[in-house]
Amino acid sequence: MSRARQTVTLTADLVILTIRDGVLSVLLVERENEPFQGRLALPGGFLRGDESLERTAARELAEETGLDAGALRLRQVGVYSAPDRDPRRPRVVTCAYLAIAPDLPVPVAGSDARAARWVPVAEAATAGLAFDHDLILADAVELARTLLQFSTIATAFCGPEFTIGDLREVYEAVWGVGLDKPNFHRKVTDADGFVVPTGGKRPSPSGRPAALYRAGGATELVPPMTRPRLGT
Amino acid sequence: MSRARQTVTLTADLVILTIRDGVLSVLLVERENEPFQGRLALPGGFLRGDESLERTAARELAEETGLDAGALRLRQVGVYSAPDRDPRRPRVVTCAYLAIAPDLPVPVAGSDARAARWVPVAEAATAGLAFDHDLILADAVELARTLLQFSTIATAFCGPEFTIGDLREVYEAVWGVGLDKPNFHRKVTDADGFVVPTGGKRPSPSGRPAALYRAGGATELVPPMTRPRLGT
DNA sequence: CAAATAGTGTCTTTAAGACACTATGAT
DNA sequence: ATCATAGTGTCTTAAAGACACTATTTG
Repeated sequence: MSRARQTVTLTADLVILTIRDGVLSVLLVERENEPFQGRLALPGGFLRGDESLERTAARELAEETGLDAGALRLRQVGVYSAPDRDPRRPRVVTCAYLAIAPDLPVPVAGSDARAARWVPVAEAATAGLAFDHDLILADAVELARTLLQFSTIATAFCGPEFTIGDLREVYEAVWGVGLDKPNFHRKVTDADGFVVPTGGKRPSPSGRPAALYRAGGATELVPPMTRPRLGT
Repeated sequence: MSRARQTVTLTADLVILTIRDGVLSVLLVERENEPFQGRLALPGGFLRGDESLERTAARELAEETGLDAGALRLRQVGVYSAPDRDPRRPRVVTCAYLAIAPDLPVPVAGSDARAARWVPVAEAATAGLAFDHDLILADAVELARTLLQFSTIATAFCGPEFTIGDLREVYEAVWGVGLDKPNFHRKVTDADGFVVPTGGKRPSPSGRPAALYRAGGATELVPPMTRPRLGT
C-alpha cells in the first residue's frame, strides 16, 4: 500500500513582530529571485538534515535578527499546505512560527545578505506579500493578539526594563485600541508574577517619572487582560 | 544555494474525540505492521497528489468514521517534526487535526479494514500509543478544553437535539470537573446564539422532562464559559 | 505657579458562584 | 404522597470600566 506516498519540501517561515514608534511591525525581506522578485516576504528557510522545524525556525531567527532563539520563544502559527502555494513547483509546505522581539536597533543584515527591514503590519497587509504570506501574517497577528490576553508575553515586546506605560503601549499597538491608564496600571501590577518593580525610575521630559519594572516569572496571565469588544 | 534542501514525507493524523457514557474518548486504530505492531495509534494517512493537508485529514476522517468532513470542522493541532519520530526512517513529519464528533453508534470499520475503536482518553494516555501520539493526543485534548471555553464547539459533541444537561455533561467530561447545574443552565441559555430551543422535550426515566435545544448560529462564545481553576 | 505624565481611590455595572427554592414528570 | 431531575430566584463576591482625584517631575 504505497499508493501516492508523496514527498514534499518543507520550510519554516518566521513572523517576527516588534513595536517601532508605537506601531506594530513585522520583519520582512525583499525577494531577490523569481517568483515574486522584489516583493516583500516573511523570512524563512528550508528544513535541513537532522533538524526539527522548530530548529529550522530558530536558526533562521538567529540569522535574520541575531537574536538567540533560546531567549525568544517561538510559537507555532500553523501549517500552510495548499498544493499551488509555490508557483515554481507543487508541494512546498511551510510551517509558520511567531516570534516577539523588543525594539531592536535595526534588523541585523541577514548573514545571507538579504535586505531585511521592519514594516508596519498595516502597511504589509495592504502591500501584498509574496506567496500566501499575507494569510500567514494575518494568522500570526491574530495569534499574538490572543496571546496578549492570556499570557504575559507582552513583556517580550519590551526591553529588560520598562514602565507600565510602555507595556500599555504594547497592548494598544497590538490591539489597535486605547486603554484606560489607571485601570491598566492597577491590573498589571496586581496580576501575580506579571511585572516586578526594579526600584528604578525613568525620568520623563515633562511629568512625573515612571517606575521601572521587569518581567515577572508567570507565563499565564490571571485574570486575563480583557480585550475591548468591538461589536458590542 | 540548494544546500540540504531535503524532501520529507507528510502525514495527517486525526484526533477524533467524542463522549461515550460520559467519558471523553478518542478513536484509535490498532497497528497491523511494524513498527509498533499491535499498539494503538491515531488514525492518519499520507498526503496524496494534489491535496492540502486539510483535505488529507478530511479524507481520513470520512474513511475512519463515515463522517462528512464538511459537517465536522477540523482544527489544526500542530506539526510534529522531530527527526526520529518514525523509527523506520527519518523525516516523516505529521500535522495533527482535531475533530469533535457526536456519540456515534460504533466506529465504522475503516474502509481499509483496520480495527478502529473508541478508547477513553485517560486510558489511552496511560496505555502508551505508537510514535509520538501520546504527545499529540495530549495537545489535542488541551486544545479541545480551551475551545470549550471560548467557542460553541461543545454542541458538536451532541446530536442534532440535546438537553442542557447533555451539554453540561460534555463540559464535565472534557474538563474533568463538576459544574453547578443551575448556573450552567442560565449561562448557556443566556449566551447569544449558543443554543436555541426546539420546543420539544425529552422524557426522563424518573424526573421532570428536559427541554430540547439545537446548536445556535454563534461560533464564538461570549461571555466565555469559565473553567474552574485548580490551584486557586 | 502651570503643564504634563504617573499613579490611587472609589463608585457603578457586570458576571461568577453558592445555594435555597419551585416545577414537572414517574412510581 | 415520594423521588428524581429540570429549571428559577436571589444573594455574595470579584472583576471590569468610568473617571475624579492626588503625586511628582520640568520649566
